[in-house]
Amino acid sequence: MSSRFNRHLGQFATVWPLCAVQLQSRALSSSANPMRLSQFHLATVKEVPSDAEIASHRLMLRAGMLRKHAAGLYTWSPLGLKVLKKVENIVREEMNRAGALEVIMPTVQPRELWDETGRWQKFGPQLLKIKDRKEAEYCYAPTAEEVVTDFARGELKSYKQLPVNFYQINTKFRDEIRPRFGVMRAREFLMKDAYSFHLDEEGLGREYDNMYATYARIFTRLGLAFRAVAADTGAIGGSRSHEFQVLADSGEDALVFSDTSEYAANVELASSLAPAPRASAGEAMHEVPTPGKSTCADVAALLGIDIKRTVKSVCVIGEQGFVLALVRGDHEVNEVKLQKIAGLAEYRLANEQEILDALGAKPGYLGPVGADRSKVHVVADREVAAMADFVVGANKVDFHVAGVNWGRDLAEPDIVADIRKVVEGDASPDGKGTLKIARGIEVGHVFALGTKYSEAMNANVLDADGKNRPMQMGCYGIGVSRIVAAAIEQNHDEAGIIWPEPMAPWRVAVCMINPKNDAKVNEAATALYDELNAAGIDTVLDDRGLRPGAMFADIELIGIPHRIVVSERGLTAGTFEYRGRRDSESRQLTREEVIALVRG
RNA sequence: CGGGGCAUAGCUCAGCCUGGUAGAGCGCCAGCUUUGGGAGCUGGAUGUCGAGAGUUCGAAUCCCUCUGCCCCGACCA
Repeated sequence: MSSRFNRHLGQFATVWPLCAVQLQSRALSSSANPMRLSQFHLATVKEVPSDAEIASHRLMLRAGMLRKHAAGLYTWSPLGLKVLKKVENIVREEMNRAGALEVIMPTVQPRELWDETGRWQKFGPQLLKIKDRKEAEYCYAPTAEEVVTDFARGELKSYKQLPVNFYQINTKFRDEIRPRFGVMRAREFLMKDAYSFHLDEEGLGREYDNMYATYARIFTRLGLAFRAVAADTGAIGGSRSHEFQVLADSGEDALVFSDTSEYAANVELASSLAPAPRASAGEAMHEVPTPGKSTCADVAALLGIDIKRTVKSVCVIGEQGFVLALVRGDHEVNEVKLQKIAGLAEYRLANEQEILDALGAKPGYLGPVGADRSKVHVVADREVAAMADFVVGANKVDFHVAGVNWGRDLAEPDIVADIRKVVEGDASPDGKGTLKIARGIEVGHVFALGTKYSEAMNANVLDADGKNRPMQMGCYGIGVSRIVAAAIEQNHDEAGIIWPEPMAPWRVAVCMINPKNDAKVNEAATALYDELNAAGIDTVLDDRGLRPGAMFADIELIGIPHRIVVSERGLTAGTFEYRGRRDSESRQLTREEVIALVRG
């Protein structure tokens, strides 16, 4: 190790006190981040484990940003950490600018706090539980509502101290059922989590808007194509929630947005425009044989009708027993929406025996017609309730009934609600435009929590009337390590990563060709490198003396936005070669031109 | 947690079916040559064949158990 530093320090090598000075001054430098690659641990590889499925995971391994130790557990190498820190610092700057206050909370948290909110039990197997030497129980933090609320109830006693927003950038652990895609879905990950405290909902609403705007600024600064979408507030309750999604085809989430208006929502929440009123009946109800046709598509094809005239029956068991959920043949049930129906908060799919008992037939030929409505509760999607002359299963194997009409052939549905997933082409619920579906990677989430945690944990302040009131809380998360992967998903090519400039490990690489043969190349490249760094331009010097092909391949793989090549050939001609990471051709420029270009 | 697969050199993998000498490419080390798109030659180092038990004269190979990892489905930053 010491020989390495000696080499790095060049002529000062033997004077150790200087070494400390030099290291410290580098740590204190602000935007520039000088490094000679010969002194860096650049660990690119050609081959990559076959289990790396998506581009970001493959490229992060190839670029040597990550090394895996176990499922979902990684070391960030010096190169990877540079990128992670750039993201972290942008997040920190914008949070500070927004008025939030940074703290650090423990990653190991006592069970007692989690018992207060009941989440020790409710959080589920993703909560990593551990014991200390005294057998006392702890968990490794997957999030920090309990701890921050404990902190806040000790600190905050008066409404005059509000509003306040505490945040941290810290490691979290979630024992994911299936960690995958590298740091995209790791078990241990870096997250910025913020928690705000307010006297009333109005104050919470203001901070929510503030955080929403801050998130938009953060992702814009990072140079990512993203979209904020309305999200389901789920079991937590609360009034508002938005996810920030980086758009990428490999994303695990589906987002819905209008092609003409601002409407955008998570697919679980997304709805479409309510259907037009029901048309009047035109046909008489009649049974039709449909042997072996158990899907709506098959039935529609057999009968020569549009699948939109068929109805799909889904059988579930809720708190009050058997429920028949109906959606149009070409639609699918949205589980989250169905859960919101009274009595179905914890529904499950019915098994074949339960279906046989309730309707007397097996799946594929089920329907509401003739069902004993004292036992079978009918929940119809809005679209289904608006249909006339439709086709459903006859509750008799190999038969359906056609020309069915509500009110005439069977009682109206017990409940009419929006219980289906939207599909591309649906009308936007605001009446403007049609819905599109895209894929995204969730990198941020803002959430108005209300008083769920403050009530459970007695986090109260005195209001102006001297009365105790539970604080209104909001929480705001950003997946810092996931952003790195998401950025690569959005920005890469065959040669490797193409970093958005704000998160590149270095903005500029100065490459020298065959420096050993020509001292002038070394001198010119080093001088340029020093000058760029002195000007605050974050520049790395590739002085490894590799063959050009290998050097270029590395610089492209690790995604440096600007490359300047210094060669004997160029010096003779008085030029430096410039190539942007997305350029297809190099350009020969003068020294002044290349500096001006890189200075941007 | 269900269903499937894998585990052999630092990495990617062959060998296993049909038991008998531990293999290749890349990487790594040394030397020479080479220097504008992942160079060439020569020489070299590297293995608890995931672990344990079993069958056998003999197990990377066959049987059993365990562990780890990966892929497909329901959660989340």
